[in-house]
Amino acid sequence: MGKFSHIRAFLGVVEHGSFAEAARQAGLSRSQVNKAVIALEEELGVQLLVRTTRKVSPTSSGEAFYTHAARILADLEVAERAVREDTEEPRGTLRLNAPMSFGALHLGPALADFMKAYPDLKVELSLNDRFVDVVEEGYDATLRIAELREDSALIEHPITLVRRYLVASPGFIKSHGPIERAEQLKSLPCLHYGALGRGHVWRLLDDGKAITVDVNGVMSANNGEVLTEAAKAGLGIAMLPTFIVGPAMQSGALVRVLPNLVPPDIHLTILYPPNRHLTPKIKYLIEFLYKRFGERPYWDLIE
Amino acid sequence: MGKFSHIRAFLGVVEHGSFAEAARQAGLSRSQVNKAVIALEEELGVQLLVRTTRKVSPTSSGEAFYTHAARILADLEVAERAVREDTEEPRGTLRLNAPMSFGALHLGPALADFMKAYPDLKVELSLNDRFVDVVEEGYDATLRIAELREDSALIEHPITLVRRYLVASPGFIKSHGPIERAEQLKSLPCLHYGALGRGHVWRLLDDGKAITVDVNGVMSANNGEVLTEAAKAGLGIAMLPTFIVGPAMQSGALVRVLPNLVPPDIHLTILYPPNRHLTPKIKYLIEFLYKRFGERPYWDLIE
DNA sequence: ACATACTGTCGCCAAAATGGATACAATAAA
DNA sequence: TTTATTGTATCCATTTTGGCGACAGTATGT
Repeated sequence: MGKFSHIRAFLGVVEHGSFAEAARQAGLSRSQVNKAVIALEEELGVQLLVRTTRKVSPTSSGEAFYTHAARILADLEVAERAVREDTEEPRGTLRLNAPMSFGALHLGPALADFMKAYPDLKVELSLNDRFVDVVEEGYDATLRIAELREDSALIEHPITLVRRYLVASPGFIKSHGPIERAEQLKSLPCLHYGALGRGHVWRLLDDGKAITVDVNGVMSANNGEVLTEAAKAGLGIAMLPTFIVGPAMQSGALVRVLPNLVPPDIHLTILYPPNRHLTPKIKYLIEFLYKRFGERPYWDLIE
Repeated sequence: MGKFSHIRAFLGVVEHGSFAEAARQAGLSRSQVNKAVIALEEELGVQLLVRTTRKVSPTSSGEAFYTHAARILADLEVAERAVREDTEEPRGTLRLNAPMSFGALHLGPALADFMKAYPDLKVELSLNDRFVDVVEEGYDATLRIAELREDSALIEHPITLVRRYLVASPGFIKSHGPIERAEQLKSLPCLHYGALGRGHVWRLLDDGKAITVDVNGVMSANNGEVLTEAAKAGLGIAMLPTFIVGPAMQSGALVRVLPNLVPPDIHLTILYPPNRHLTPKIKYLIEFLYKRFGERPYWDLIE
C-alpha cells in the first residue's frame, strides 16, 4: 500500500478518533485502515495508537509522530500541486533556447506577449548559436533554424519556412555592374555567415538544380545583423534570411540579386524531447509560435 | 510499490543521473526504478525526467518536484527517528498518573531518580484520586492503590503490597483506655478515608475472618496525610497505609491499635494498555518501581 | 435488564500488483 | 567495426492486497 497511505490512514484515525470513521471518510474498508496502522507501527517498532474496542487515542509517540506527519503530508500535497498539470493552462517554468539573431529580433517580443497571455508561466530564454543538447542542459524546448533532419531523437516541429535571399546594396550593384550569373559570386566580394575556418561555400538552387559555389568571401561573421550592416554599407553580397533583412529590403537599403539563385529551404523548427505527456506549456507555445510566425510571417512582406 | 518508494526512486535517478546507477545504489532492479518513475509521472500527469538512451535529466517540473520531495523525505526521516525506538533506552515522554498521597510522598522523588538514570526521557506526572481512563486521557500508564481486579481491559502489574494499620496517638489511647475489641470502633471516634456521602464502613479481617464495621466516623477526608495529622492530634483511630504513617509510627507519634484486625490486602499496581510492543519506557519504569518499592518497601520498617 | 448496533481485529480467499528475467533498440566506448 | 551499457517493454510466477464475514467487547436505547 505504500508508506504514505499508511501515514495518511493513521492521520485520519487520529483526527476522527476512530478507525471506522476514518475509513468511511477516506473511502476505505476498515480492514485496510487497520492494516495500514499496524504496518506503520510495525515499521516504526512503536505503538502509535492505543485502542480499546470503543476508544482510540494516540500514545505519546503517536502524538509526536502525528504532528510531524501531518505537516509532511501537507507539504507533499503542496509539492504535487506545484508540479501537477491538472489545469490545461500552461504553468511553471518554460526553459527555452533559441538562436541569437532570431531570438533577439523576433522571439523576445513574441515571448513577452506569450507571457502576458499566461500569467502563471515563467520563461527562461537563453540565446546562442552553438549546438545545444536539449536533454542534458535541461531545456524544455529549443528553436533552431536549419534544414530538416530526421536523425534526432527529438521531436521536430516546423514552425515556418525561412526564406533566404542573396542581397546587396543598390550602391554596390551600381558600382559592380549587373549581376546575372552564378559564377560572378566567385569574383564579387561576398559576406559569409558562418564560423571562421569552415570555408566559404554557398549551396544554392539554380532554377531547381543544386549547385555549390565557393564564393569570394571577403568577410564572414556568425551574426546576421553584422552582415546586414556590412551589406548595407556596400561591402558585398550576402545570403541572409528575410527575418533579418526584411526591413532593409522594404526600405530599399538592400535589394535582391540573382533572383534565380535560391538557397535551399530551411525552416524555423522547435525541438523538444519525446514526452509521454506533452506539457501544455509546449503545446501552447507551438500553437502561439505558429500563429505568430507560421505560413506568412510578418517580416515576409515582399515577393 | 507505493508513492513513497516511487519518490525515493525518482530522487535516486536525479541524483545519480541514471536509472541503472540509481537502481544499483538502492539495491533494486532497473525495471523497478523505471516503473516507479513512470508511475510517479503518471500520477502527477507530468513528465519529470527526460531520457534519451544515454542521458537522463529532469524537466523544469522535475527539478521543482525534486527540490520539494528531497526535503519532504528528509523531514519524514527526522520524524521517524524521533519516534522510532531503535534503542532499548527509554526515550520520549512518559505520561503518568498516580494517586495524590503516594505520588507526592514517594513517586515524585522516585521519578526524579528515574529521570536522572534516563536523560532522554521526559515525564509528565499528574496526581489525582479520581478514576482515570488511561486510554482516553492519553496516559502511558497509571499507578493505583486498590484491590486487584481482573475486569479491566488494561494490563495490571502489581508492584508491592500496601500494608494498612489501625493507628492512634499514644495520648488518645491513654485517655480512652485499652482498645481490644472490634466493637469498640463503633463507639470510639474514627477517622475515615473516603468521599463524603459513602458511609463510614471499614472492611477488616478479624483473625482471617472478614467483617465489616460501621465505624463512628467523626471525621473523613479523601487525603491520608490530613487524617494522619488528625490522628497524631489525638482525634481518633485511623486506618492508614504504612507509606503514609510509617514515619509517624517510627517516631512513636502513632501506634497500632487492635493488631489482630487487619484490613484486606491492597496493592500498589501499575496499569497500562495492552500493547503489541511494550515500550521500553514502561518496561523500565516497572522494573525501576519494583526495585524501589517492591518486596519490602523502605517505609515498611516496623512490623 | 435486555437487545441492538457498532467497534477493532483476525482469518480466509480470489484478484490484482509486483518484481525478475529476458529481449530490444539506441548509444557510448574501445 | 565490436562490445558493453543504457532505458524500456513484455511476460509470467509469486506475492500482496483488499473485501467479506465472523468474533468478542462495548456503548446506546428501551
